[in-house]
Amino acid sequence: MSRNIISQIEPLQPEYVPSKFIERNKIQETLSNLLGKDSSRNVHLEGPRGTGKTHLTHSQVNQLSGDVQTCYINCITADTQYKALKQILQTLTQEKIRSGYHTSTLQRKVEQQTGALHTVIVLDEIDFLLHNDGDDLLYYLSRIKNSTSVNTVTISSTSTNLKQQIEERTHSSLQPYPVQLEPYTGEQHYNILHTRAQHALKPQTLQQNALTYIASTTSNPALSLQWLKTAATETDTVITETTVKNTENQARQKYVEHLLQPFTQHHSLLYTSIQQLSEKQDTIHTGTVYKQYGELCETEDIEPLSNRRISDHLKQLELLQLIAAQYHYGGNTGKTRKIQLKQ
DNA sequence: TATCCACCGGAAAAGGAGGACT
DNA sequence: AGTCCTCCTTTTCCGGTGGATA
Repeated sequence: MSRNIISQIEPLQPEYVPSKFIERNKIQETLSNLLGKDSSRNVHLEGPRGTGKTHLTHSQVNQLSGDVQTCYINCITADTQYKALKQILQTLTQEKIRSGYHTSTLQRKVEQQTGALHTVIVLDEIDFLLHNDGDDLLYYLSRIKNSTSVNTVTISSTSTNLKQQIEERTHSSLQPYPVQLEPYTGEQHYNILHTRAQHALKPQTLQQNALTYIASTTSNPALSLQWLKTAATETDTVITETTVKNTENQARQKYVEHLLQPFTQHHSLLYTSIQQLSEKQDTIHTGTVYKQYGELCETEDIEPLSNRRISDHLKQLELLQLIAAQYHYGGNTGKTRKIQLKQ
């Protein structure tokens, strides 16, 4: 019978929002001022994956007083204007919205719902919507009638400036207040892990050097919490540095699985084929990725998608920061992307 | 200096699903 | 039941791209 060293799993789960944030007081204050009902600023939050953007926004939005209504939209799943509007409307009316409407009909219905109350709309992972469907939704939201009562919070994990991703008219109409989140320092990262471990694990089940090892290996708290959870489920006595080293690959795999969950089987196959290639060679070009993906599909007996489609999927893996891509336009290697596995 | 490489990425079209109306 | 909407996913098509090569 194996004993379980986890006393409470929640603090190790990705969706867990801590009641107290470490080293984010200033940002919290800024957000609180910007989102309050006396303010009407649109906000653009930016920072690497795992820096607490989503959680901070959630906790601030929850603290808003009763006469403010809020919508949270994850643009990974709601990656078109239509899907996002539908979800916004669903949140505002608490009713199931049937499909078949014209986009402009949904826009009109949203306007009706936002007229009376101050509304905050959070668009998380905004890059996915922008890349897939352009900035029509943002433009619409910025120009909505009585726009003083509708505010947007856009959240992005890429370092590219929002201004470069949207049209000028959208930017000048939106005028988003930029809030930049810096990555945690090694010490802050360690403290986060330590606090979560205290809440989640039974006493005397974690060695300090195990945490140190995790915190010094990755700077992404989302990954390291998954790592800690994996290590905790894999041992029934004490988490040591060895436990942690042995569970690294498993934890990374779990982290990727969680990230890819909203996507299709083809995204996973594509990621796997890049993993396989990167074991053999340092630089990978798109052509070889397409080939490897095709072969993987054949062994799995799955109909492969076209290269054009896979090209878009590659872009999404890049937005998830699972891969890094360098774009070469022309040259002796042709017009291609040089791809690298991240972390 | 013309051509080639080999993929990029926009645009259009095909095919499909969910729903309303007659 | 048939037709006409809507949007979504995917494929097909095709004009770039710019250094290397003949």
